[in-house]
Amino acid sequence: MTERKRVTILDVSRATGLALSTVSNALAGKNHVSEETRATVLEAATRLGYRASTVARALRMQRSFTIGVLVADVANPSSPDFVRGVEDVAIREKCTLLLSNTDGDEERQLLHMRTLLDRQVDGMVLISQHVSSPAVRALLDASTPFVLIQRRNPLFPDDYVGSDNVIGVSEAINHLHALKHRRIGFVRGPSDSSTAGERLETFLAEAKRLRLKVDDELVFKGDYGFETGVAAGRHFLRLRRPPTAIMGSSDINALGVMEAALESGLSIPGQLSVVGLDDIALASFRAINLTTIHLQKRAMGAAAADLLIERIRQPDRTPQELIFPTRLVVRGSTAAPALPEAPRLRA
Amino acid sequence: MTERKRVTILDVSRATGLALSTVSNALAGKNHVSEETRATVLEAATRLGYRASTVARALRMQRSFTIGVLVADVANPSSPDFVRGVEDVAIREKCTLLLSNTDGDEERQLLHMRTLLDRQVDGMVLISQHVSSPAVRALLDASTPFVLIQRRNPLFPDDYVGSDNVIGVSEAINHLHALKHRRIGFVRGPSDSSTAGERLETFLAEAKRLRLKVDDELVFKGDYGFETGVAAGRHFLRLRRPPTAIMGSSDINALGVMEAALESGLSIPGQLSVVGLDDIALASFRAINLTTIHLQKRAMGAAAADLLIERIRQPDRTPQELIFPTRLVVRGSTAAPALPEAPRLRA
DNA sequence: TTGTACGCGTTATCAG
DNA sequence: CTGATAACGCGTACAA
Repeated sequence: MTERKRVTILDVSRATGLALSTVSNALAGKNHVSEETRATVLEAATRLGYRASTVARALRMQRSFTIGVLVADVANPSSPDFVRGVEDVAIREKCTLLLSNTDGDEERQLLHMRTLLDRQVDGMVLISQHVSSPAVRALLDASTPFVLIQRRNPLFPDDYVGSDNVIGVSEAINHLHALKHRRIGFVRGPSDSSTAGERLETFLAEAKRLRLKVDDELVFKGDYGFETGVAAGRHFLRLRRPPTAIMGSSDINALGVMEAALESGLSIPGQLSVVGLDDIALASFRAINLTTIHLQKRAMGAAAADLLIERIRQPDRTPQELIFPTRLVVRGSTAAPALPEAPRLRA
Repeated sequence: MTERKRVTILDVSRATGLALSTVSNALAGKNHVSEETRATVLEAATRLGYRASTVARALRMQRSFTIGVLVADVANPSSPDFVRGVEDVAIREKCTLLLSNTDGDEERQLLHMRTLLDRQVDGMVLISQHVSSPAVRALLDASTPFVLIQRRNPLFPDDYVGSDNVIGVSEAINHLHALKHRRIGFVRGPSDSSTAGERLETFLAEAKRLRLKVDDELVFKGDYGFETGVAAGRHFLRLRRPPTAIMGSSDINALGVMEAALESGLSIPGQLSVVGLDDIALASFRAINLTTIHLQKRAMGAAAADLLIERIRQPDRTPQELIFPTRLVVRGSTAAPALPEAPRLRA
């Protein structure tokens, strides 16, 4: 653990006998430098182990080569794929990721946003974060470029990457309908999530088209978490006329529903069909085998980062929104209901 | 998107008519400042919306208030909990996390380590990373403080946080033995992982003590991934005398084994018992219900960060190692074997 | 092609 | 208690 002093550009300058700026130019790949000098500089630089200080560069250039990412919770399997996507282009752009968990809490989000701004991040990616409150808007509007993923407020013309909630959800409900399900429960995601809202609307519209009756008791309001899924499952299964199928607001959600079903001794899909939304890696494992709506998260993360890079380069560009298609992946958690609705009514 | 210029300490200085250094002192909470001036400064600072530039501070103080974290893959449910733990203390210490995925690839790891060093991170936490190769050691030894999690090389006296592999693994094998399992397959983690090595040794030692024969074909070498689990499962189930229980090197691993078992039409735990290692959230869901060895990952992450903070403050402290206990959590993926070993031998 | 001088926003040092 | 000045390491306009 030698107490080493940092090798600066000045050391390289001294070692080569060349001027500071010459070294800088040579290193930066400017063309005003003779090949010979450049070689000398490069040799000395590697020999001394010189590495440019990103900090000094950031101060000078007013650009930190850093992208801030706000996520609800890295430990939740839903989010990391987005992050990987962002990272993919960050690496390409020679940027580093500053990652913070907000746990869906607005105070924490504000705190982290301020921290990111203090660090002069070149831009921020907000994944399913709060986007409407005055405090958040104030920070957002008068600062760094940013891109939203999966949650926005249509009132604000922000750069946005989301998923097409119509295709996936309507595919799912039609799939269930084709299997003869006539009572379908729906778990709604966070109340302030635009995405969650769109999904519910699609569900209701499509249900109407299919002439399915959706009473209030068939819509459960919660968030994307496991506990919400469990609570929803318990709620639905306690109804006088329980649904024969339940659509979760996320895969984790759907797992919660499965949990509740299994704790009641119901078999899946024999006595209850369950549909998720996300298609996390685990959904495809046979032990789970969840029918779900697939989201292209890594691609969405990358697209968001690309949008961000564009906006950094061109701050006055008109805001763009990118909507990724979703599709239903049918696996083993859905099947025809054990008792069709009709006979049951006659009983 | 107003093209706002950053409010600097100079602006505050001008607004108050006080000297630059006085403002700085007041803001920094130094005690050489009269209450009155401090109030003036604070008022002006908040009024103007002044926020100190972390970048400038980093350059001046040679301390970036940043902790670098290297992780194999955030998208893998095994790692994020460690990260959360590190983050817990980072927030307490007013530090930010610079997170990078290495995918277990040494080149990527080296790349990211250099990036972190260029950014003058105050320290690094390496979670299950390469720690022995000359290239890695060179970077490690002559630079920033660092702490290792879950993988180290005993030859180097590094700060280290790991788990007690003896307790958990021996509990697991004894549990299986008590259930009358006599042939147990073992999936070994990455060959260069100290932790994976210790676990195998414990397994073999305990097997010997219990007079279980462990032929070579009962040890499968791979990594912590799902695919390794699948491959291991297939390998074991194809043996002339397949094991009646299999211990994975991680939960994801164990899920892979379950996958292979289910694809062969074997029921769990009826015809095959499976044990994982990690206790990820999903392991406790009824749909999975995995018997596994619990690791206190968030606590370990926090402990590592604490160690790091200590080392930053006191670079010449003698290296410490912290070993966290592990314990077996018995769930539904283990049971007595369908056909005891003895009758089978008679057949 | 090369060298000089200055600015980026802070904090540390030392003088008043 | 307050204020002037010098770093921190790099990029860049401008002069040579």
